[in-house]
Amino acid sequence: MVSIKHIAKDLGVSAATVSYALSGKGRVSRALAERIRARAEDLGYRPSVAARALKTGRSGILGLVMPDLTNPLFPRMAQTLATVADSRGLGILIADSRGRADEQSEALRRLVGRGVDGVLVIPRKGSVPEPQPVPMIVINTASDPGSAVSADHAGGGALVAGHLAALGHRRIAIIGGDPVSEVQRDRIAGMVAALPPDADAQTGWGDAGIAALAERVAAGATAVMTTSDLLALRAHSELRRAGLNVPGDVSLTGFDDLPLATAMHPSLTTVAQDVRTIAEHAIEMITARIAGEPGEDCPRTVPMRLICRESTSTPRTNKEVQP
Amino acid sequence: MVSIKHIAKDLGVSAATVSYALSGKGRVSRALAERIRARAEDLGYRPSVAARALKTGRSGILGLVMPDLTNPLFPRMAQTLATVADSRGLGILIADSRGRADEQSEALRRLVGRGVDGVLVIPRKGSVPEPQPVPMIVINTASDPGSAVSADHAGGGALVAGHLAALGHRRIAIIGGDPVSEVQRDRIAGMVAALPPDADAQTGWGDAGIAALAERVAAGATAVMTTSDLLALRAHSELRRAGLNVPGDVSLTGFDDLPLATAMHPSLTTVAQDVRTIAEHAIEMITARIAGEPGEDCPRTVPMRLICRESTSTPRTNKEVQP
DNA sequence: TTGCTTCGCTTAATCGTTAAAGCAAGCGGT
DNA sequence: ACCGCTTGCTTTAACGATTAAGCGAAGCAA
Repeated sequence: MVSIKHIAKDLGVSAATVSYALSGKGRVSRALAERIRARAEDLGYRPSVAARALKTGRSGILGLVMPDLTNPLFPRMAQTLATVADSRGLGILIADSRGRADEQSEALRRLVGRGVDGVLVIPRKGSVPEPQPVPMIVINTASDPGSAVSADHAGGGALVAGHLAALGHRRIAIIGGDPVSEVQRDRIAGMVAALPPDADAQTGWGDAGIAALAERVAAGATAVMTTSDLLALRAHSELRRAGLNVPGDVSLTGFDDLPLATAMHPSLTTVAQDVRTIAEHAIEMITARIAGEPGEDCPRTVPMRLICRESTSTPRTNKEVQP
Repeated sequence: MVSIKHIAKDLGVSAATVSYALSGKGRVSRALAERIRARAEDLGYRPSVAARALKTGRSGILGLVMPDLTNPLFPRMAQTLATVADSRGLGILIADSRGRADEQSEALRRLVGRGVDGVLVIPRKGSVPEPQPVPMIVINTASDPGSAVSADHAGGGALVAGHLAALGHRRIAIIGGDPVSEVQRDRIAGMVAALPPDADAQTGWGDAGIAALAERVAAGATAVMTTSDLLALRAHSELRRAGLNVPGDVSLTGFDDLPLATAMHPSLTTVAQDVRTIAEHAIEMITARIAGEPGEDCPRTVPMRLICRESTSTPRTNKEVQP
């Protein structure tokens, strides 16, 4: 490995001068600085991150803690965060929390122990990450007071609900995955709030909720809103099993715009997060905090986007359906 | 931050002694070593990774380059690699290659520039990562000569093909995503090789292949094998659109055992990778190479596992189907 | 000429950890 | 009593980069 000293000896100057020339900080003559940069270039000099980290106390690495990665949205988040961080010269060290809350704390501690400059956390549903000795940015949802950046999950819920209401739906079944998840609760709260006063929406959870769907439709529901595309796929399977057509008999919506949303038939009307913008906010906020800037404390909320596909249409006209 | 020196001064010994005591390497009396460890413990001493990295030339960090993370399998791989690496005291720095081959090289260079001790690469389909100044382990498929660890994709293909053949299927349509992917080619090669001599299998690719499915079934195909669960879902949509029932009229198989495999109806017969074992091999091999051990060059192949669900059954008896 | 600045570079200290080498004390053998 | 060996600790010098401080030389003013 070629160090600053090699370049220095090579050009007969001191190591300090090389450092100054490369960083452009000290007082080095134009000519010499240019020679040094050229020499560094063709010697293939790469500064030692370890040495720099030791001296400056900054590793240039951010930690990222995510819950179990079974949710296909997280990887997209990770990828985008990595890309954005990279454009600022930062690296992303991942630690998975294996879905358990205690592992989340453990993962955080491991990251901090590795000398990261800050941590980004997408908390496990229903958990609150404990404070850390380095800046921490939580990406969750608006109703979580600790959350610094989030998609506007409630707004997203409002978008689908508004869309269905505009199509004429009034009796709507809502399917959530897990009531412990603030994200899902916000999505559902947004849905409910956006429905007109004469609408009737009831929420069911998980497999039990899905199993009850046919009955709900028989009772007059003309649309089903879910809090994730995977739930929508499950719901769709159940509806078909009951002989119900989407969107002919029932409209159906998902959340997250996963790849499966277009692979399904009918393709799924869903809501997409602006992952890029969220990542940018998160990185921006954490770099500001690391730099010790005041850092506006106000959490930022990024709007979601409705994607209308084939799974939603006007309500069926015949109120009764025969399974 | 409390350093080795604080502990040293605190106990009136030299820094070297503390280092020796904590690492258990030098000659330190039992009693003193115990006192030092206790003091370190309650002072909350955390060794500086930067300093250690500088001194030893090892950062304890591995780089991980993956293609676009839209494939839901990669995050699982990343998570498992992170877990396994962690158990060896290593961290994982991710860099996504944004799906482009040149970005893959760029990502590798960035990681190396960050001082990682080695890199793990799941190459973008059809690409060969260029050699790096640090140990590199490629996770791909057996037919790639550069691949060090891989799932036995051909074997997995053989499993599904054997399963269908055993059920009695002889005319089978195969759907691949992209012929440029070695993984998918191996999967298909394995399928074809495992079919009995009297069987007839033809491969179609991507959307065009899927669009032709109904025709293939009308021509006598009784089963469809795909190289991914997402393709299977697409194929299922197309088959249903043509009025064909799975598995009544046609059997259907996927690959990878994604969450959607159980969300579909019928649930999908598919093949799962042993991600954990692959990750363990990869980490084991790269640590060996980093340690400078001879490192057996033989690539390792990890068996896959067939998961039989509802989407496969015996072939239909009436040869002709009416769309 | 003296005094003051600015320029351009060097010296040296430092970050926290490691490890080779050194050194005093104690012990056993002859 | 003397030599050599082990034990238990210290001294010292790195690793590579950064940066405050120092120091000649040159430039300018008086």
